[in-house]
This record gives sequence, C-alpha cells and structure tokens, in this order.
Amino acid sequence: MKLGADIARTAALLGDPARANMLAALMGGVALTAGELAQEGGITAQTASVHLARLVDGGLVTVRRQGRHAYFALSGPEVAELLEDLMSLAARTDQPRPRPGPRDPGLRRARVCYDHLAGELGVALLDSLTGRGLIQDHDGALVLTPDGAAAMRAFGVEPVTTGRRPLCRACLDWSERRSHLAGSLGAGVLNRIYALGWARRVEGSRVVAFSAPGLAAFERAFPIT
Amino acid sequence: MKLGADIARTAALLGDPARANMLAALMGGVALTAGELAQEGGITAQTASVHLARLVDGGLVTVRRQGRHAYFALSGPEVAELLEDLMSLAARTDQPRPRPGPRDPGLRRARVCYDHLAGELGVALLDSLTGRGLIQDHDGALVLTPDGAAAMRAFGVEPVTTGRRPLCRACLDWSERRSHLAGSLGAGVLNRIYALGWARRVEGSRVVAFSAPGLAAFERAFPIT
DNA sequence: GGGACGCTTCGCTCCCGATCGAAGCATGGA
DNA sequence: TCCATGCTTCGATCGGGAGCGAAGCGTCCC
Repeated sequence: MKLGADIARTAALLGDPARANMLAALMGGVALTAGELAQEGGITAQTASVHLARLVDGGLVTVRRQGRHAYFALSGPEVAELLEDLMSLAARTDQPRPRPGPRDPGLRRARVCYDHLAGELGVALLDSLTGRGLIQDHDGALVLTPDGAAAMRAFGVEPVTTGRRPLCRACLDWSERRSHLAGSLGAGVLNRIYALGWARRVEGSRVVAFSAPGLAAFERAFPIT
Repeated sequence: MKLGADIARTAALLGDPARANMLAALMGGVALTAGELAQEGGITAQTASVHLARLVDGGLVTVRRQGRHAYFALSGPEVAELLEDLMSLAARTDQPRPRPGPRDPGLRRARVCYDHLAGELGVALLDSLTGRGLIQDHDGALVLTPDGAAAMRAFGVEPVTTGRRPLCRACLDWSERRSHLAGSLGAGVLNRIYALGWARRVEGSRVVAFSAPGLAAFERAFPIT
C-alpha cells in the first residue's frame, strides 16, 4: 500500500512548526517576503529559504520574485481550507484545551480567513444572511437564494462563481466554533467592505479593524433578526 | 505566533509514511487490529504500537480493546475527509503524475471511502441523482430536494441528519477527479446496497464487489439520464 | 496449569532533516 | 563603481524520532 506516501509527503510539509507558522501567517491572504516569513517562523533567513523552497516544490505555496524580494503566498483557497480544517481538528482533539481561541480580542472580533471575513462579525454576517432567508443552510451546504442574489447585487457584490471555486461555502470558524461565509461570495463581501471604507486591514496582522461608522453600517446592512 | 503549533502537531502525525499508510487502510471504514495495521504500514508490531498510541493520543484514531486484540478505527468522518483532501491536494500538486489513480481496476470501479461509495460507481450515483433533479448541486453544495427525499425513502433509506454530520456532502473522488455522494445519506445508500445484496466488501481491501444482478439493479435504480 | 498468541514497554542504534554560520549571488541605490 | 540589502547555497552540527530486538504482560485455548 503505497497510497499513504502521497498523504505523508504533503502532510509532512505541514508538520514542521516553523513551516506551519509561516503558512498560518500566509492565511492572512497577502503575500509576504521571505524575510517576513522567517520572522513569523522564528528562524533565520537561511533556514526559511530552505523551508519555502520545499513548500513551493510541494505546491502549497507560490512564489513571485520582484527585484531582490521574493513574495510568497498560499497557492489557493484549498490550502487555506486545509489549514483551517487542521486547526479545527487539533482544537477538537485537545481535551485539556490550552487555548480556546485567539487571545487577541481584535482577532476574535474580526479577522481575515485567507480572503473572507472570520471571527464574531464573520459568523454574524452568515447568521444575518441565513436568518433573512438570503442563504439557505442545508446541513452545512450553503445555497444563495434568488432574493439573496438580488440583495448581494444591491450591496455591490456580483454573485459569480469563479473557476472551480464554490460561490458559497461554510467555513468552520476556528474561534467561534460556528460557520462563517467563505467561497467567492465571502471574498466579494469582504472586498466590498474594504471598498466602502467600513474597515481596513491592520498592517502585519490578520485583524480587520472596523471604524465606528463602518461597524454601524455593517450592522445595518446585515442585521441579526 | 504560536498558532501554527497546533497545525504542526496534528499534521506531523499524518506526515510519517508508516502512519499515513495505516490511516489510509483505515479509510476502508472498518476497524483493524494492531497487527493488521503493522502489516499495512510495513513495520513491525512494536513500532506500530508506538505509532498507534500517538494517533490515539492525537485524537485521530480511537481504540477498542477486546480480549487480546486491539481494534483501531478513525475517530470520525472529519478525519477521513481530511485524508481525502490531502490526497486530492497531493495529486493536484504532482505535476509529473506518477500515479493517476489506483492501478487496481476494482478500486477504480467501486470502493469504500470511509463509509460511502467512491470510484466510477460512486460518481455515477451522484450523477444520476443530480441528473434527475433529486439532488441539486449548488457549486459543490449538495441539497436533497423533496422529490429526492421521497425517492430515498422508496429506495429504503431514511434521509435523516445524524448529529452534526451533513446529510449530503460532495466528496471529491480521488481517482475520478469528480464528486461523489458523501455525508450520512451516502453512508445510508451504501448500507442499503449491502442490505439488498447487490454488493459486498472484499475482505482486506477497500473494493466493493458488485454481483452481476446487483450491478444491473444498481444501474436500474440510478440510471444515467 | 502451560503454552501460544497479540500487544506493549524498554533499551539501543541510526538516520533524516532542522538549524545556523559563512560565503555566494543577484538587485537597487548612491 | 562601490556598497548595502535580500535571498540562496554550502558545510557542518545536532537532536528527535523511527526502527527493531528482547523482554514483559495480559488473554485465549488446550
């Protein structure tokens, strides 16, 4: 049975703490340079270089070289989802839970999960959409209703499915233990939130910082019924 | 950023070839003894014992001791899905594809994916259900229609959602590169197929062997439209 | 009870790979 | 042109853990 070798080769890439930390940092969705990732992993630049080469070789990460910098990013949403699943499973597993979620209140409140909104506000977003019948939740399978498509267009997001990526997808929120909205629609909503100026990314962190009026507008647009 | 440590700890468990092979063997859905798993992993009993203890400790595998035997099984469908995702990602990654799927024709034809049907027939099953409007596929999110629920009851499967597990779920078929039906409904259908005597498990393998009349009945029950 | 069998624990060896210092090699700016 | 910066390659060290032989321990069967 050589079947497990494929699993092992990929899983081993995720099994090193330094690499896992670098990948976790990349879940912010932005590309980072080798130096930044070395710092994230708590290792020197030489070591990081070797690790990153292996991640690229394994297809988990893509690299784009610009001048004397090398920018690394996750190779796609599937990788981010795999990492999220691993975190979920690891959290479920730890009976003596050493860390019931991010300690940082900002991270718990609203953060980026690859390219969509996670945390309390991410869960609230999906709750609002399902509560108003704009998205139907069939046992974890999310379906955008016609009303929902109209509402999304009114909000400024065109509900189109890009490539093989699902339009809606339930992503288990690692801190909230409930689902938030992923998929291309989730990415579109977050982009729209940026475009409307309701929130912005905090430099060097996964935190999404809402302004006071932005938060009010968000709660008006996605009320909890 | 100690966040990656959780990922690494769990992923490292999957990153060893011997452990990965044992887990792959457990994807057949049946519990196996430590000795059988040692053989699957290509290692001695002592080494397997250590590996299995770590898998149990990591929450990926459960153990049930009966007499002088110890039966091991995956701790749940999430683990099987994680393994399937890893295989998918590894297959996508390998540009010079050394193995475009299982070489065994029986495995390609019909096999067990934890507790539901995979392979050509598994894909055909879902194709039939979606083609006849019994299941709607919204970008990978599967929804059983009222007609579908009636058809399932007529077939002898009660479409109930058990616990937190989704009723329908699209599971990317590793050999076919298309989706087949997972979730509790997928498990129910396979159980019904066994109960009807259409097919049976091949001892010590993931192959599901259909009898000639069983295959004919299957194709009559789930016709390709 | 005695022996066979299955799993686990102990002790030891050995190898892979993670790590870093130092050097090499590009790019960009002065 | 010369230096600073960022990334990569080379060489060497070192530790964790995978592996097995041997022994221990519980269970089943005669």
